[in-house]
Amino acid sequence: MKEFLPVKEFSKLSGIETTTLRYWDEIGLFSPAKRDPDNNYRYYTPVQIIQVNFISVLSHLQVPLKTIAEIEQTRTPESIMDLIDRQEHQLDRQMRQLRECYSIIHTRRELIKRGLRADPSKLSVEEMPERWLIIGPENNFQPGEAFYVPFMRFCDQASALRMNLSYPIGGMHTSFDRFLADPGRPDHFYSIDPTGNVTRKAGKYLVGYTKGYYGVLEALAQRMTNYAKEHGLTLTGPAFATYLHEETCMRDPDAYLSQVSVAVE
Amino acid sequence: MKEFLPVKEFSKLSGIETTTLRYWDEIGLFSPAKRDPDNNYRYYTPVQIIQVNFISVLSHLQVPLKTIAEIEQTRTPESIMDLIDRQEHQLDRQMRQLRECYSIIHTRRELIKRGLRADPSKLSVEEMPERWLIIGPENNFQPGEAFYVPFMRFCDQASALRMNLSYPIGGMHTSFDRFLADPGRPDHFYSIDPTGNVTRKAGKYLVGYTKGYYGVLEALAQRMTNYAKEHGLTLTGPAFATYLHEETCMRDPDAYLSQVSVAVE
DNA sequence: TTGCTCCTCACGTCACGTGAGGTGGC
DNA sequence: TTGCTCCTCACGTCACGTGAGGTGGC
Repeated sequence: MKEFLPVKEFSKLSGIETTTLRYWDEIGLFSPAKRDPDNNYRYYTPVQIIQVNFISVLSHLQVPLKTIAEIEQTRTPESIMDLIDRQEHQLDRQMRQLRECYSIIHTRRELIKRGLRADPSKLSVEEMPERWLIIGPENNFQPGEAFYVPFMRFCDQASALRMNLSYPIGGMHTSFDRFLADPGRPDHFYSIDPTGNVTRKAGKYLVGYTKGYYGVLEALAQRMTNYAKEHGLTLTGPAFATYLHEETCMRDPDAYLSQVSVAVE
Repeated sequence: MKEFLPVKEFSKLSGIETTTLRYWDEIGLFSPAKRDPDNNYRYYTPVQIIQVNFISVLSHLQVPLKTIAEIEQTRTPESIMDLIDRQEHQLDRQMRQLRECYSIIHTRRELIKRGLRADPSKLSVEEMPERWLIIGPENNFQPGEAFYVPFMRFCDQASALRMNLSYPIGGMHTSFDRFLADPGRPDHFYSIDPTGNVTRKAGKYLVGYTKGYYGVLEALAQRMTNYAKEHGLTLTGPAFATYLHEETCMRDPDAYLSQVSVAVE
């Protein structure tokens, strides 16, 4: 038990790497209490733990070392309170951001999982849970207009409305008839954002899957029509196309996997 | 509305800086769909938004760009699921860490605030709320042993028990008599960690403040004794010394501010 | 012609991490 | 003597940011 500790011991006690301690010394942020005049060894005192741990917490909270060094020089209870207040706000923002990222990858994960269980050759009527969405503006395809034009409008709107475009995106037709008439050109794009303001209601849906590029859904549309006829199903409400396996998890566009669902009575 | 967007437009649409897009291109992580053979202009397609936003989310989640680049080359639904699973776990850890940092600076803030309201010349009986703590091992001061020796033992134990030493630290005497006998040598150190397992109970406490270095509490001990006699108070249970303004927010050790509290009947 | 965007290349930045080469106490 | 820690110095790393100097379309 010594009054002065060399770097490695102080490092173990404080949980801060020796390289970090040397660096903090170098930039004048936090220096040992004493230096051996002969060999320049650094010696820290046990009470320095208190200060260095506080510096460590601030740096974990993303306060730049330069800022920490400045307040270390001029610290008063008031200035520290101010700093802490500012950091609490920044931390709030950061936690919200992290939660959003979490929510995004979680949503994506669920879609991928869905896709792994799906059998593209089969159609079926399924009970689906409620899902929240943010529906984009009406696409209003002009004759001959390509897929990407309304998609860009949607992305534009999304940034403007501060929507997060990182959530998976889907295409919606306002009715199955409209889907059947032009499966590749949805009336709206939507963001699968669980904090959305619109819901695809829970209930029974006719669900089908198909492989291929976004919007290439003609064959599936036909199969769903036939299936509905054969089983005497009435398809009500909008048709939702969800891209389960796409660019983010596939290299071959022909292997992309989409799901289409329409409510049935 | 173009099929191919130059960097700045794609940057606005995706919310990713142009410098970042160029860098991602440079390291082979994410490249534009097309290059103008004449002037080497980068051109992106609107659908690339989907991929780049996913990359952006992963990088926000601290996945190294090298790792992202690797899975971009070999991505399958399964590998992406695996990655997401791993990231969800890492994110959990990170959120817990952030919450702990938050809790630490919040706790520190409350002490500083307390100190700013305190009047070191006055003693008073106050109603204090419950406070959670982690009490360290018994200090067992040897005759002539300095303050820092048991303090180091406490820090040692703390790291071993995975306690977080960044929370404010205090000193506890098991009774007021023991405090009076040797105010500078607490029987235990404690960590003011709100997730602690021991509680300083809510109730009425005799509370005093004093300026000066840690453990220099003799004068205050005397004043508290006198005050208790004059007001006919019985001091029961342990005495808690809390360091409100210390190294982390003061430069001058003589200006450090401590609080001592003892339960009264 | 002017203003705008685009390009490449080089260097800076932040907070360390990693040897390389050498010293000092038991 | 051996092994251990300590030192300084230089260079690397990661994900960009910042000019510098020059090009290209309206």
